Amino acid sequence: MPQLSSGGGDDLGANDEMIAFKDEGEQEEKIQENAFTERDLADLKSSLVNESESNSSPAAAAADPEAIRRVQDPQRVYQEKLPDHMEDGIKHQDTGMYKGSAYSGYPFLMLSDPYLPNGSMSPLSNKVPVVQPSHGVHPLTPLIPYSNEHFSHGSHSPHLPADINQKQGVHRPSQTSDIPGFYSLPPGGVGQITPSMGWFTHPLMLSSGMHTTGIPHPAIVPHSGKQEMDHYDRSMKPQPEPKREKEAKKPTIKKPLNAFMLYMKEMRAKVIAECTLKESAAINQILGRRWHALSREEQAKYYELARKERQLHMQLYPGWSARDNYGKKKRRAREKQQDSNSDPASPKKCRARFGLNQQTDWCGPCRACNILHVLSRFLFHCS
DNA sequence: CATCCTTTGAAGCTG
DNA sequence: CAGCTTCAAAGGATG
Repeated sequence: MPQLSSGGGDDLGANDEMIAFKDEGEQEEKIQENAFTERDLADLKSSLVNESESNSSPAAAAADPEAIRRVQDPQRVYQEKLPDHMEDGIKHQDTGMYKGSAYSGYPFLMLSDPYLPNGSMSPLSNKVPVVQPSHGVHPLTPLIPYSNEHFSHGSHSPHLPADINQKQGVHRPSQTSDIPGFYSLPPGGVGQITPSMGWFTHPLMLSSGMHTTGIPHPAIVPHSGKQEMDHYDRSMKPQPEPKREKEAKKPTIKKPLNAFMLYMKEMRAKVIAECTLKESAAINQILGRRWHALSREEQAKYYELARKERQLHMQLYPGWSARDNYGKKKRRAREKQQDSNSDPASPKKCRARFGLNQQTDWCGPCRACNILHVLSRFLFHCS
């Protein structure tokens, strides 16, 4: 799998042998994608059974060397899948970054516009993101990682009402005001892509009460529930300041999305639209294959986006670390299980608690003995 | 209602 | 430091 150093995708475009992938018109892309999807689907559907039987074990997977080769040589997959008549066209791909549909709506590309001297729009500005908003996804944010609050620079913001800023209770570093500088991108890099400012003046945004710089921030979710973009809409509306308790619950700052996640987020709706599948697990399998089939240049775009995402995230939340959320999910599940087992801390305590012989008896409920719990139940009837 | 599934990549943790 | 684990998104399926 092509790996670009997270250090910055410096080797972007270094691979000439890679087959370029869709920088053309929507139509050709559609055809390509459809063909791709059909094969993906057929592939997936036929392989889902096989994979469930074989993929899980390396030995079984070895039984399908072709599959392995496909995985190990994604470019080959792509070449195989790509009809000959298409190759000519796509080999002219402009490798310029962030062209085409994939990035027309990406927040990073939009960011600098509000700070443009005259707010001028780029030639891409009217481009509507090709990704249809999926259910539950904010219509404006197929790839928008940060909410307006992150771009509302407090008093620096020339547009945003201050009350919006103060509601979330999320630490917002004052230096976010230098974000525009952050987006002064190096020549030849991402910065070449003129931000598509059409996003900021999109009627949807205005009608939803969002500021022209308003970008919902999926990285922040309230502690209680699943992330819902509705939340952002609601949170935008000026509400009579509710209970104090809400303030106490600090929103969770989520990890920045990695390259593949960004790719998934963008392509999911497409895949769903092109096939009848709705199950995310299946969709993700397709997306995983497509990801491997992407040219290195295409992937590089996403690696670069992810890098920018991380940088922006760092700027917005200097103190944040992935450690903050580490173990939150699984730990909760584990703790639940342990609670239900009323797992004592140590075998000694456990044995004492259950009146067992400290030398000879297993303590079934004890974590230390847990591995042997099943056996012990038979041997010692320890409960 | 919570968790699983499924993917890749980044980051944290562990020995 | 290598290798393992967890979490990011998504939404249907499942317990």
